[in-house]
Amino acid sequence: MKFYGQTIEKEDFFNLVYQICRRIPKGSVTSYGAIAKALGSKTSARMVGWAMNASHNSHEVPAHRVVNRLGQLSGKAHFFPPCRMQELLEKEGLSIKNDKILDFKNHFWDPLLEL
DNA sequence: TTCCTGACGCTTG
DNA sequence: CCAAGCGCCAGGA
Repeated sequence: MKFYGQTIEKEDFFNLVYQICRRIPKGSVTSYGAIAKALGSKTSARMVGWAMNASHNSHEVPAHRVVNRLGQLSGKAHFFPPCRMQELLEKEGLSIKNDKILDFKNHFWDPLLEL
């Protein structure tokens, strides 16, 4: 596949995403877009979601700490059971209401700050 | 090949 | 953070 102007294996792309996910501090969250931006901002946030899809098998990634730009648990349906995502986040000290993280901006972690 | 579908996000109104 | 529209890019039918 092509990424940022050059051809790479898609597994390499996945690994870049997973690498960032594993850096998310416990109790913090980030967004698909923020990760995409950290990867060079040339790729759309959809690709990050795509990578998360593949992460649920054979990869240890805290996917529950990745939400959309509004702090909504847009990917909860892909957990088993679906309520699992919310439970994991609440266990890390976050508050969720209507599939949305309360005080999202205050718990947001930007991957770019770690570069 | 074309058309549709997303764990998305920015800009406008 | 109301909603419609557009851009994004890989996969599947």
